[in-house]
Amino acid sequence: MPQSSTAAVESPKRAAILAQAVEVFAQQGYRHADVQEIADRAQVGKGTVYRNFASKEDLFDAATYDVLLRLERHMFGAVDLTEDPLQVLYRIGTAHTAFFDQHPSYLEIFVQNRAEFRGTVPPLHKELHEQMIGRLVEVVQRGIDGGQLAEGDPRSIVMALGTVLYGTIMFGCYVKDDYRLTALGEVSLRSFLRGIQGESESSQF
Amino acid sequence: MPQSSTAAVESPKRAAILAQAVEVFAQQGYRHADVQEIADRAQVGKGTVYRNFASKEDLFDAATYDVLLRLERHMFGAVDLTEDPLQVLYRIGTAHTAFFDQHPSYLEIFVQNRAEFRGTVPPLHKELHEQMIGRLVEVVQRGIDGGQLAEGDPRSIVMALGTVLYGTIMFGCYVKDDYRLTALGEVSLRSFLRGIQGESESSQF
Amino acid sequence: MPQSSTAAVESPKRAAILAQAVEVFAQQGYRHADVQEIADRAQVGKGTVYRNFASKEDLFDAATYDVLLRLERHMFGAVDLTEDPLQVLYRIGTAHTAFFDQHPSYLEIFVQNRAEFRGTVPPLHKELHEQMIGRLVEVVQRGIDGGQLAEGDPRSIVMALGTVLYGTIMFGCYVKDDYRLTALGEVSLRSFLRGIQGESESSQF
Amino acid sequence: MPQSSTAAVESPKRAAILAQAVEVFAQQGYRHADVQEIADRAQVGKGTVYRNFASKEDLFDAATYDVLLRLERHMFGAVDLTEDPLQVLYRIGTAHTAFFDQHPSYLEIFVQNRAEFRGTVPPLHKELHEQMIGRLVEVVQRGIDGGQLAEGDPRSIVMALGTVLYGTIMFGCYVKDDYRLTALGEVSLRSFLRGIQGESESSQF
DNA sequence: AATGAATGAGCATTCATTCAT
DNA sequence: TATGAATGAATGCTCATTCAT
Repeated sequence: MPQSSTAAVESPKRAAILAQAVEVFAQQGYRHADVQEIADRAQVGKGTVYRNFASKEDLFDAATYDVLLRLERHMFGAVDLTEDPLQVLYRIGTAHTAFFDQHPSYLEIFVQNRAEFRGTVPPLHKELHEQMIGRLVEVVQRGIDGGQLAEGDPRSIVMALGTVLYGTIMFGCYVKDDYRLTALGEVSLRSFLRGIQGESESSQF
Repeated sequence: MPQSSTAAVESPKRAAILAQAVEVFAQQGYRHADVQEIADRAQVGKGTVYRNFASKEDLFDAATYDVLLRLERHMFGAVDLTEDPLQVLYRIGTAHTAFFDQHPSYLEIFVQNRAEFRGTVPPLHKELHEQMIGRLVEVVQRGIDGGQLAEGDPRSIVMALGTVLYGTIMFGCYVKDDYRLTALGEVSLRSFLRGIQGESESSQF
Repeated sequence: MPQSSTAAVESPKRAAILAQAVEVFAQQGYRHADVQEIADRAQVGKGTVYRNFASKEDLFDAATYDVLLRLERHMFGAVDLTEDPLQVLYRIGTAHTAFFDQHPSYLEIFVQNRAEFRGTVPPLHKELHEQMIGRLVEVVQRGIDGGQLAEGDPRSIVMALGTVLYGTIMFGCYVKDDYRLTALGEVSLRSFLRGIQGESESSQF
Repeated sequence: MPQSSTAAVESPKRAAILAQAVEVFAQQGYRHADVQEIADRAQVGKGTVYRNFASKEDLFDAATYDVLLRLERHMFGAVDLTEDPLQVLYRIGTAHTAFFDQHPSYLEIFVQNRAEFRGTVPPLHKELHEQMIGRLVEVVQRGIDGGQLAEGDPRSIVMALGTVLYGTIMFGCYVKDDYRLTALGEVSLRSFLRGIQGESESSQF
């Protein structure tokens, strides 16, 4: 029986398939992607793909989760969450944008996910999602408590931040001739952070 | 020969096809949508669809443009652009979010567009896009000149606003269990506007 | 929407497909039969097959029904049901065996049906089945009333006759090197009829 | 090299595989049956199946032969062939029907065999077949000589008996809602035997 | 000997597009 | 102009068989 996308065991074949799946799904879109092409590029038989993943959809979910994991590591891996909350949010936000600026394929995976499954995320993904949100909520709460951020519902603020970051990468394609993703994100993020900081603060952004 | 999507002539059949196309593309996604279903729902033969639109893609582009026109009317139709710039931006932003909150199908069209064509917009759409941007740039420029907005590149600011608005509707599906689209957008938009207003101003948001 | 197998309208294409389906299903077996081959032999595109029949299974059911109809016509078409009951049963039984002796493909359709669907017959088929049984029951009843047949439950006797006839064609393949189907059936049928005739009768068989 | 189906050696694994093969072939049909499922149910690796049987077809043949052997034992195991010929035939016929009534899976094996291989029986099976036929021919010959049976070609009579018995089990599925297999067979068999008995005899059936 | 991962030919079904009526 | 029958390329998934460990 094919391993579910939760499979902790990462056989090299499975990893190769996943890597190529990301590329092919990104280039062709979920519907148009041909499992045969993924198999060919991963240099395995088509049957091997289906031995490792129950279906095309399962493969896509696994690819999405893979990207999500990388994103999480990239966002939280290089930041000290105990620093000044505004700085933390800025760094995390910048990392988010940079991640997709460096890996356009990863971005397309998220786009395809949104388009094909209307944001219906498998439980596993939701878990990671919530965990990331939780950590950001703590940062925001600390910022409010410390006066660096204006009063407000922390979770709503995190969601609003999500809106800005998600908007940056999704909207990016419409402006990529004029702006680099990072440049576009810089303006949005700084404006947003300036907008949520405590009044007494002299603006850092 | 099928009329291109620019066709000004709006036969009733063409309108019916377009209306059903929006629904079917929204519900099924671009790739999964069946032209036969669109024809059936519009109560015309499949051939009639292809008499009015050169291809499935052309039909989709026309549907997208149709939605874009409605959006433009909704955003700019009920606002006096000469009012206080911040108020104008707030109203336009709110209208943007409300539009998609009221018409989830329209939102899906944009999502599909982004997913399938990576933001490659036909010239006609681009034109309308640019026109909308241009009007907003003027508003922002006036705001900067009048001191209601902080210094900055007007076009970049408009793009950042686009990021926030686009992010709100695209990210919305991930939080729709907890927040209404309008509630989510309110926080993002207000924060963003607060962040771009002139320093001397007492915050309206 | 593909027409169901009940479709009374017999387009020429539909008829051609059906005819080839019988041959291919008979030669290759239901599972092994390739719809493409049926389409090729009927000189239509594969899509046309699926326009006329909802699925491979539906096509098979329609083919089976087609054969069933021919069988019914062959069995009852050339016999006067008001004749001597034993003679009627003999003629009908002989016709049954001859039908499959002349059309080995038709026999295989029934074999495949039995093998693949374990005798699960679509309602339409069942109806025809019951109608044929009903007519035979009347014949038997008349035979019992007239003393040509021994006392007994008419329906059970018809079923037993069915057993003999079905057995003849199904068992036939195991003996076809030694006996013709008709020869094999002759012995079984005569013996059976002799066994059910009224005691006072001098045997006709 | 895989042992042919003639392999006299019955390793326990081989037996387990064979037992599960019968069940899976019966439930899924020959074509649809998955060798992997047979291996799983027999708790051996797929490779072990192919070590014991040259191919899926060989496995199926072996399973068929296994059933055939059981049938032979069941039919001839509990009857004294020197008794009254008509009684012997009755008992053997009844045993035949009862065997498949008790083991529906075994019946399906024969159905699948007939459907897939059109009665093309491997030499080994044929041998057993012929042996069974031979024994019955002797019984019938004795019946004719003793006057219990009417004159006739003994082998043809045995074949006709085969027709009735085979017909009973194959036709059974179409009447199983109304009749038990044994009830259906009783009528057919008794009628047939009555039909072949010597004229001077007072009917035992 | 026993295993099960790997393979790829095979096949049902869908659907954009064409074109005869 | 309107229709819908016809087409066939495209694609997800299965499963018998092999073979390295």
